[in-house]
Amino acid sequence: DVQATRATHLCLAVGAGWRRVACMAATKNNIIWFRKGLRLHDNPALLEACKDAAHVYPIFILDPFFLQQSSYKVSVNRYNFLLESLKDLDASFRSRGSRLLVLRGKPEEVLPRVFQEWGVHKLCFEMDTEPYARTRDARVRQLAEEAGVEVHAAVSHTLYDTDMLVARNGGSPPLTMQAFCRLVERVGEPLPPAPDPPAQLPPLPPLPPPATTSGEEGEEQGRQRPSADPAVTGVPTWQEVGFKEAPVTIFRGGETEALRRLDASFSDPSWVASFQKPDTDPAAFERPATTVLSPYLKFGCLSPRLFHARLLAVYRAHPRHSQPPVSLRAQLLWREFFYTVGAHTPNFHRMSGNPLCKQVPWQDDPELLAAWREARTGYPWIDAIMTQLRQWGWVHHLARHSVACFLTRGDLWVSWERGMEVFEEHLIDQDHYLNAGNWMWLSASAFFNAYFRVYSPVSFGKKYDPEGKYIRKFLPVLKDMPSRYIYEPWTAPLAVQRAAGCLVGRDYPAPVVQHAEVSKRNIARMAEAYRANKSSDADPDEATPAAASSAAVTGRGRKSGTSAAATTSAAAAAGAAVSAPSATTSSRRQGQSRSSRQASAQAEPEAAGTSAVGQTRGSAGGRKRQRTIAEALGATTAGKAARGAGE
DNA sequence: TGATAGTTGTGTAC
DNA sequence: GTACACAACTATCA
Repeated sequence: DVQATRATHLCLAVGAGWRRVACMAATKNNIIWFRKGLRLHDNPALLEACKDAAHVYPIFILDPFFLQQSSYKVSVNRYNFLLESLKDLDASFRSRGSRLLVLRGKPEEVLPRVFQEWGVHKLCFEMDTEPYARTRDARVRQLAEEAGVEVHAAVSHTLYDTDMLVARNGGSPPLTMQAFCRLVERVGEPLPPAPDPPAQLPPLPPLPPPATTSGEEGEEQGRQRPSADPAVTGVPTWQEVGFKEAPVTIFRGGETEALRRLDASFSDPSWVASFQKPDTDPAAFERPATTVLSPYLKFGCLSPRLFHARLLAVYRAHPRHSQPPVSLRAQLLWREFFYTVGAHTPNFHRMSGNPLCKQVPWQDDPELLAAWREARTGYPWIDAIMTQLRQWGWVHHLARHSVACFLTRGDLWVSWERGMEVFEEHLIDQDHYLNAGNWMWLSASAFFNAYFRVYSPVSFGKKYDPEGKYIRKFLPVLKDMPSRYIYEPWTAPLAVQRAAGCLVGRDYPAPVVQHAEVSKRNIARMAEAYRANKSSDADPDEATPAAASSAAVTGRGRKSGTSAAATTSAAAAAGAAVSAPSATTSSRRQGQSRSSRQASAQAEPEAAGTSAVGQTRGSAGGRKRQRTIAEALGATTAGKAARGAGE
């Protein structure tokens, strides 16, 4: 396949040859179906659609799945980025004698209709390995076959065909970046970008004459317009799609902008050659410290192979360039790594049923999750990042690390799946496998396991930005707080808070947890979760806490050997623990079996630790618990902070 | 099976 | 600036 694709590239690369091929037998009506890959450059599916074509229908289908599913949310920022990308694509087609048709509906319903209406010979699209896309495309292939339509799918969203990479690795994906890089070395360089499409593309056929006049639009009531009618195939606005709030991100979608941004990044080749990701500044916002090409890669406005080819050209001129895993090229390889592992791991975007993912008894705490999501944790560094996420739909990689660690193993002990969902909604570069993979990484659930390396919500940002410029930008309520206090405003004397116009507890929240305490306790919880996973690996009959409890709900455990008895008793114990008063669970737990003890850890994790730390310290496990203790003892960390604020 | 190395932590002591 | 504790991890490969 790779060789065939390479041959196609070479053949099409010869301009005259291309024209001859196109003119020899231009009799077919083909579709190029855009989903991702919203570009003309390096688009082998488009070139394939143009072969032998009398007419090419460039289509995009607005799939209600991406708007209506309650489990899948998309912010107006990202949706509008998509619409801008479609507008740009349409403009590119128009300058080449065609235009983009934006169809509405489920692809499984829209495509069979147009196959028939347009007399389609061939359907071409870019391969997409995400779970939803795979199911959709399998169904579409079947429908195409029933309609006698040829299907051509091209690999161009990733540098390599990830199936090929896995095959070359002996049938399973490498699980470390180092092993992945060695594999890529063995396989060799990716294909060069496909040649640009010709200046004139096979046009759309002329529309049939309008129906006899009936009203201004010349269309009888109830009569279906042709699917290619320009009146019903334009790119909609975000209002037309149904969003109420206007997009606010500073980033514009589209291939034109992607290539402009790529050129801007490469305008300083020595910066490109010496790039080292861990050294970049997460607090830089006037000029972000990285390329911000991720949203363009996500939608395929930019080809990863073009980016890669440009990098190799710079590296040839700068022999002492940086190397994986920190180089700029390595950032493309990280993307490739997560695509490869993700596409070959069942339930990659979930904890339960995911063989790579540590089963950790995270705590379901809607209040703490909401505080994190809504940028009111009381930690300015965290809240500034979450604000930037909402406003720009993009934050620096290390800023993502900060908030992901804070939500999960660092502070709030909320499942990485909840964080992933919030990112999925707001990121304009949201990318299924990258998002899941990185959340597992940061929560020390897979790939990364140094769970005691915890980001401080105070020190980490301060290291880069001691004046707090980033915080002042995204949290204007703190703009006049002296630098000395801006990362910990609750420590500012009341007079200082007054002078800054920001009283903690009134104008800006007090911290929802005390980092020093909860991070220490959570490290112990992680140690316990790791032990539980290890023992369940050694003894597959014994369910891990989360596996046991999720198995009770889903009927599936992490291991196929999870015993029904353990599952049942675990579920029962989980239910009991939920309703038990927290003051009594500690003693009650001592009488439980191991598996039910683990299940109660899942239901009520603040009592889960078996270490001294876990059992004796409970003052900062979450908002609800803090309040309970505050009532009993009259002094909590949050309470102290609130009094510090003058309440 | 044992050695090795791993994109990106923090706080403290020296 | 450097070393160490934190608390002991794991995929890979020779």
